[in-house]
Amino acid sequence: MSSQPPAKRLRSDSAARPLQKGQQTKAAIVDAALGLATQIGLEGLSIGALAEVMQMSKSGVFAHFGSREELQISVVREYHARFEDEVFYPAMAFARGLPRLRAMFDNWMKRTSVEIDSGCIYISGAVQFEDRPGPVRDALAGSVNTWLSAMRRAIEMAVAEGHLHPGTDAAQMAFEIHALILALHYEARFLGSPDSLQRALTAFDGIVGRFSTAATPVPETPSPARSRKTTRVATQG
Amino acid sequence: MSSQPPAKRLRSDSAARPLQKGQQTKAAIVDAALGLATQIGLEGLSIGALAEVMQMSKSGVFAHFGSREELQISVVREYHARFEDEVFYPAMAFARGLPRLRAMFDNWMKRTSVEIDSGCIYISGAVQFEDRPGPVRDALAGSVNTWLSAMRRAIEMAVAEGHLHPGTDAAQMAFEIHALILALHYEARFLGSPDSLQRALTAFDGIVGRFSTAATPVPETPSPARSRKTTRVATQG
DNA sequence: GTAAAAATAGCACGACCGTTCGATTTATCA
DNA sequence: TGATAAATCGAACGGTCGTGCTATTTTTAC
Repeated sequence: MSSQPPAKRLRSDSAARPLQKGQQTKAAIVDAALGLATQIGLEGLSIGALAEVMQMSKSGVFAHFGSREELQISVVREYHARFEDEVFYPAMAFARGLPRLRAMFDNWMKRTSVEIDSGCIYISGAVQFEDRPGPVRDALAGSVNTWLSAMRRAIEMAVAEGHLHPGTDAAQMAFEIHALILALHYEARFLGSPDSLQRALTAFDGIVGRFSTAATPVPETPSPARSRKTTRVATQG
Repeated sequence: MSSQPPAKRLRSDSAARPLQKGQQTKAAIVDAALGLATQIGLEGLSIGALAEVMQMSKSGVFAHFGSREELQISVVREYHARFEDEVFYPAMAFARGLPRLRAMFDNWMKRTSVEIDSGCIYISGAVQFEDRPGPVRDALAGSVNTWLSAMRRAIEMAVAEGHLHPGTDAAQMAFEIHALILALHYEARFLGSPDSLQRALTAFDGIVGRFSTAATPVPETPSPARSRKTTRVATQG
């Protein structure tokens, strides 16, 4: 705490020079590990395979983390950071209430539609660590809970703004939205159903309609095209 | 095809005498394997661990299947059979339309609420085999697709019976119901949220309400207790 | 340039994995 | 009961895994 190493002085060019060679390769390793983990899951991540990708020796990779568990945790942290950068922060630029909530869902969907090909460690990790207590599971669950809490807060704001019914149960609505992402992943990635993306969008409108204060007459024929500009996700960013 | 072994003649007591000693222990092995696979997933299933549970030698267990893959397929088939017996067939006793659809969902929920403690190989298997083509993946996907098709058929019957809107997209509604089960599993089993069961029930009513022909005025305050007898799942069987 | 420090490589260990094969026990049936 | 077939065992093989050690190379700091 008090023994800041004085050797940390800057050299010449920039203020911090944050990346000693070690940190730099460590970041590259984590990046490669993230790529592997999204496909095979955190549990399938092996140091040998990672070393091969990095063209390094196993021990060279290993030395950066000290244990496989620490490597997995680093991957979870990196994934969390990227998720926030891609999904959470851009949505904060939208007006509080329904616009922001929609933006959060749209960004989430956009990321998920990419992950249909690659995979999502929040989902594979949940399966692989649901019976395995420990720091990896804690990191995963903490990260997911952070995001779900943000969703709930956005919903509560939409209630406060008068966009959603006053009695709206934010946790209930967040549960239903979360469910859509999980089903999209399952049916598109595992079963290969091509229409899943549109299904999730349609369902989101249904959920919002159920909780919304806007006039939502019961449609005679519930059509997917009711209030959906089908290009919304693609055009949002 | 034409060389039915004539040694299959019956002996004395009953018609078939289906269980030579081998088939008997094989069934016991599959049963134990199913117990292990639900917890650790099909991919975590190891012959060594299975042999220990069975108090047999590794090679003794192995000989019944010839390969690990065949063992996994046997487990999937057994799981499929039990799922049908617990969820599908009992619901067939209900009247076509909404009653049967509700029974299917209720049975599904009942099973899922048990699997919150044990696990579900349709979910863990999806994660573990989504990038691994082969007979195990095919068995899994085929089994899931069979069930989802049954759900869609039940929905279409409910439309035909006039219980749901004529324009109802059965695949859409099945997608949304499937999503609830996945979210229940995720939030209850992984995150440990205690209210997830009630959340899924509430959401199901919301979905049915959106597609139903029954009078469903937009509720001022969408209350979970609206049309829900909270003991429905428990009392159905 | 040189000495200290950090990063990386090489190698080996023990553990577990699925699988093979020959020996041995157990069940089956005339 | 005795012959035959089925079931099970025991030991071993090649492989991958995470990890711990000791060299060696590369980077850093003066």
